[in-house]
Amino acid sequence: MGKLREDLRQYEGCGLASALEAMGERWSFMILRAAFNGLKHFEEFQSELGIARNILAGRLARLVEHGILERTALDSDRRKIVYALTAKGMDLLPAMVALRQWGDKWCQGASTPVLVDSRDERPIRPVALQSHDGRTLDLAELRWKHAEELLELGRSSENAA
Amino acid sequence: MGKLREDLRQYEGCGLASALEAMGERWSFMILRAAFNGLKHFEEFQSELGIARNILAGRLARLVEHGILERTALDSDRRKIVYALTAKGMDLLPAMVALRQWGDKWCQGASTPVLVDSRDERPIRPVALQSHDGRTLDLAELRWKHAEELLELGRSSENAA
DNA sequence: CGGTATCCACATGGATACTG
DNA sequence: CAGTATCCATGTGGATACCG
Repeated sequence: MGKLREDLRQYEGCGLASALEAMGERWSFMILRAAFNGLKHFEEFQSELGIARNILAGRLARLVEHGILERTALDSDRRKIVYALTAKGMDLLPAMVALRQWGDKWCQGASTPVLVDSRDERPIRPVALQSHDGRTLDLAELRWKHAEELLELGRSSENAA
Repeated sequence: MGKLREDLRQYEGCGLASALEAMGERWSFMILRAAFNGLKHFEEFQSELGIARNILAGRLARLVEHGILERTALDSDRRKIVYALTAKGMDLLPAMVALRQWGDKWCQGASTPVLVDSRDERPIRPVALQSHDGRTLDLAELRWKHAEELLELGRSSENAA
C-alpha cells in the first residue's frame, strides 16, 4: 500500500511517516483510546467501539505487530486473550491526548470525560510545545534544525545563522 | 463511510473521533506537516510529498472544509492559489509533533530535522502531559472524569473519591 | 498552475455466518 | 471468546491524460 516515492527527501524516514504507518487511520486511535480506558478483550473492543469483527481482528493484529499492544492468552483459560498496552503503546498517550484536546476545542459538542490529575482531581494542562526550560512556544518561536547542524553546533559553538 | 454506531456511549462526540474525522489518515498529517514547513501551493505539495494529484486535491478540499487550511487566490495572478494554515490548523502542531516524536523515538532510523526554540536553538522538550501546576504526569497518575463530576465539584467541594 | 477525469488495484468498513 | 470466512460497498491511492 501507499509506498512513498523516493523524492520525499525530508519526509522519508520522518518519524511522522513511521507513526502514521502504525496509527494512520481512525480505528487504531479509537482502539488505543479504549485500551487506555482499560479494555483488554476482543469482545470488549468490539461492543464498545462497534467496529466490524474482521476489521477489529486486523487492527489488533497490526497493533501487535507494531509492538503497541501485546497479546497474551490467560493461563487459567487459554481461550481468554488479553491485549495490553506495551511501553511503546503507552508512550502514545501524549499524542492521543493532544489530538483529543484539539477535537474537543475545535469541533463542536465535545463535552466528554476529561483527563485529571488523580492526586488533586484537577484537569491536566492543554498539551503544548515547550522550550528546554519549560516556556510554552508558539509557531513563530520554532524552527527546524537538521541533525548535522546540531552535531556541528557541538563542535564549533558559533556557526548556525 | 465509517458511521459510528449508536452504542458508542463515551466514544461518540469524543473529541478524538472528531479529530480523526478531519485528520484520520496519513496524507492529512503529511500535508499538514508540509504546510507547517511553509509549503503553500498545490504543485509544491504534490512534488514534495509525491502524492497522486487527485488524492491531493481531495485532501486539500477536505482540510479546507474542516477549516484547517484556507484557500485563497492571489490578486496578482488569480491562477495562483495559496493554501495557508488557519488558527485551527496551527493548533494541530502539538498533536503532530507529539506523533512525530513518538515515531522518532520508537521507529528506527528517524534522524530527521528536529524542532528547536529559535531563541536559543535548543531542541524543544518532548511533549508530555502535565498537571495544572506543570508536573509531568504518567499514566498511573491520571484518571478520567466526567464533565458532570467537575460541575458537581464546583458546588460541593468535597465529594469525589 | 491548479486542478479534473478516468481507470485500476487494493484497503477499509459493515453485516453476517460460522468455528474451535 | 476470539476470532475466520465471505460478500459487498465505498474509500484510498497511484498513474496518467487532459483542461482552462
